[in-house]
Amino acid sequence: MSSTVSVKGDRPRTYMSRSERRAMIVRTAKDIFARKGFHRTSIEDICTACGIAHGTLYLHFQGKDEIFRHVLIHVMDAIQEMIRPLSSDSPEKDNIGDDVFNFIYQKNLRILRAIEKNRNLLRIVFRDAPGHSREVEMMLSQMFKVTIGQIETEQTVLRDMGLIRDVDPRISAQLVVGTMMMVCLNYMLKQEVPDVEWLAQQVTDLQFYGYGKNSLQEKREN
Amino acid sequence: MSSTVSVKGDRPRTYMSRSERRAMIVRTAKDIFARKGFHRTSIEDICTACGIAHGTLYLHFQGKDEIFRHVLIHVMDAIQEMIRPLSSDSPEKDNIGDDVFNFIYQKNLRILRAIEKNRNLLRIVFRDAPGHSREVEMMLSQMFKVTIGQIETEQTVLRDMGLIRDVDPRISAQLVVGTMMMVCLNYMLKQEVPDVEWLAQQVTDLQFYGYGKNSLQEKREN
Amino acid sequence: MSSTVSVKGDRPRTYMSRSERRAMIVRTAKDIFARKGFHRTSIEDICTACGIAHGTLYLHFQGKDEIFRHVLIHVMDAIQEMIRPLSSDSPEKDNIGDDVFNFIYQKNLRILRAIEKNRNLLRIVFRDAPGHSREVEMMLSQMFKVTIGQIETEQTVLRDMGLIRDVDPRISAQLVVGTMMMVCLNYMLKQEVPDVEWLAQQVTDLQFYGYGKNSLQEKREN
Amino acid sequence: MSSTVSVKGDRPRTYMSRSERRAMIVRTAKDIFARKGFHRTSIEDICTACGIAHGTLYLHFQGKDEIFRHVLIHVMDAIQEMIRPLSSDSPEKDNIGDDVFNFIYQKNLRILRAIEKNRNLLRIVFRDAPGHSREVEMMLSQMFKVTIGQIETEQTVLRDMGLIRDVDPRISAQLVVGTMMMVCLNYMLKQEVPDVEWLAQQVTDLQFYGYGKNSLQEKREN
DNA sequence: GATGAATGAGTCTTCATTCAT
DNA sequence: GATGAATGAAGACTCATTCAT
Repeated sequence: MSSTVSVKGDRPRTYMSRSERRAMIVRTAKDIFARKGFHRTSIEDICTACGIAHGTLYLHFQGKDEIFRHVLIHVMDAIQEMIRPLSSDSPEKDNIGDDVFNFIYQKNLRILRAIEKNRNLLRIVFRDAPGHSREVEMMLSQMFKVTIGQIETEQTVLRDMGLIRDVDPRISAQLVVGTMMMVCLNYMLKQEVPDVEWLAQQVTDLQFYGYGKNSLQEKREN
Repeated sequence: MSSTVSVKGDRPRTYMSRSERRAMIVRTAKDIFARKGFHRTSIEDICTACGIAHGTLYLHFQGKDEIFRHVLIHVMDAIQEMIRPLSSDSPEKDNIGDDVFNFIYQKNLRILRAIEKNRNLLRIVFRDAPGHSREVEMMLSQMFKVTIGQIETEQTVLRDMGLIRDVDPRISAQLVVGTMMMVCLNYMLKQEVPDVEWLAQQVTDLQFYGYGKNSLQEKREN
Repeated sequence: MSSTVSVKGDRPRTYMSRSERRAMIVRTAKDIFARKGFHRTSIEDICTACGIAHGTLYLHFQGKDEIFRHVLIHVMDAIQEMIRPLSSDSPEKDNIGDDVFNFIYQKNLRILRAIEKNRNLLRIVFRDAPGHSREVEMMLSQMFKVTIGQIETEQTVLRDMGLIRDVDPRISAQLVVGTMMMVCLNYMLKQEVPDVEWLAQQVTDLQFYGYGKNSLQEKREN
Repeated sequence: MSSTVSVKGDRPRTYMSRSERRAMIVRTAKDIFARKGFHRTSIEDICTACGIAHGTLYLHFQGKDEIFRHVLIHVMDAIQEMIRPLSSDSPEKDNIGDDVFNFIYQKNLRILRAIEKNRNLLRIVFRDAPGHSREVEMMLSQMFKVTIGQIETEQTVLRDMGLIRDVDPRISAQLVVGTMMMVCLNYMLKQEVPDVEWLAQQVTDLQFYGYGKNSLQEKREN
């Protein structure tokens, strides 16, 4: 009110440009969300971790939800990066050679390593994003669509090159993504962390040959 | 077993046995959680839907969390039921005959139908349980362990019968569960609801033969 | 959260029926609004004065604004009561006799006494209601309309009885209400409180005869 | 007198002399206060409308309240101007001639026109000033004292010239001011905006002759 | 002089839980 | 057993004011 003569300045001020501060808040919030979860993280927590006052946060974001959405975008971008697909005009295409199996193995290995490294971030997606606002639901939905779409595209390319069977690429993509998600959840829930290379080997084998008895693979081994 | 007695109050008092009341509350809460999500459901909502006063609810449960845990147990039981495994001494065993593919197809079909029917309940598991208390986290973790364990057991049985390849049954189980989870998420996000039989066919084909070119399946088709 | 085991009950609970509590809150809030003004009154103030917790208040009212509207209704009702008009079928009508002046004097005296007595409440109307929400603005507007309408009705009755001049009753009503408002503001702003009977005499004289030189009153006096 | 200089910033810096800047801020704030009301106007709003930064505002004013007080002084001056009284040594005095009624009519007309034109500004006085700080309360009180005092002076002059009845000039002034205030409120609440000349006619008639039956006016008409 | 990022006290509001009747 | 009014800690958010650049 008009008679308030409170002395301000208990905290040493740190100045940043708008964009720096925004980035800093998102980065900090991302860590806390990953560790404590969205609902158990308070604005207070974020401000303290950032070393800023409450008002500062609201100077840059409309509220907790907007921060979460920005964090989510960051994480999703990272995920997209993990599974960048083989586009039909990519130079990588020519490197596949005869060894499709190895090509897929390398890719799976890359993804599994990324999952292992970023499992804390993935928590944000799988633990906090579901059940959030309509807007976040859309983002999640969109991410799944894009992710599956990317794998689908890749499967289509490989199929058109005659390197894999003529299966429905959408279903095939869902199987691939689902498997990765499951592995990811396993990392998150139990701390059981098997050897990644072995894991990639097993996963690729199953994706490629299935577990059915009649595959050529089986034939060969006999 | 419940009797309604009129008392000087806005609402006629309803008397129920302890177990009836508990079951009724859990059932009602399950529906609301499925529809609105845990965080957006208040004790008020549950009481209103049950037609009871706040105090009454606390006569039967310690609090919101306990109710949620009971709901979760219900839903998890339903999930376990969906994927009841082929135990090594099961009579079904003999019915498999030569057609392993069909056996697996039937099982997948049964699971996919259950998923489609119960997608609202599955939301409770995938949307509300993650990020909950330590205790719930344990339950989830346990459920995944059991679920994967069941599929794993089945894979082992089939392998020991010589009906499928000699792959790591744990990884194989994760692939199966992951695929189903992905389909389930797709249902929940309402992106696409394809024909279940066709879906089961595709999924089984991929699980069984993989998407690799060299499988026998491919051979046959030529 | 689930682990909160805070001991509640620092304050001795007082139980009231819904309607009693509501009335009690409105009554208490009315006093505080009158004393400190709406903007300088916090929910905290009201709760403390009521001896209740914050939550209790929100159990009965949606928020500060709803309380204010209820307070306003109370005050407005009191104002309406002050100036209850002479309806055309009222028995009072016959008592006016020849002495219209005295009839109006008595009425003015009654109003001025009421204003003097309730000046704190009137503050709520004149100090806090303007500039409030759209909804309150409507209430104020409505109150003025009704108030002026009542005086207007009375003027019309008196005119139709041939007891006063044929002036526009709406304008005449505005003059009467405006005068009273001014007196009221004077009470509120300065503490100058003249003798009410003298004031009523002067006001009535002016309303009745005007300050113009040519009135009969003037004639008589000569 | 103001010069614009481009600096590396979003906005080109504008330099103004201290008094120019102050006047500009008060003018801008007045408009916004009139439109949105004091409490719904933020420092942010004022700065944006002025095209200055927050800090700049505080170089010129101690705070929001000081700005408001300056705005209020502006508005009050305008009001004083509306009702400039007939001082006892004014040359206008001689122009009154026999027609006092017309003299008062002209004056009322002038005031009513001013009210109609400035109703937005009057809102600041009637909507925002009441319930403000002690200091503002004093200003309001002072304004009413002065305003009524001016009218009172005028009434005294007219009385001393023998042009109006020998009524208490203070009460008479309150009646006049009250009537105007009522009209003003009516304008603000937008209930009805009648023809100003007709309104001035009616108001003057009532002030001059009252609504009592026995006035000479009435006599004349018969 | 001007800027605009930073401050933080103040305020409102929610909701799981308690307890006198 | 049942009721529902009461609780209050916890949390989100606002905005007038300050100050390093």
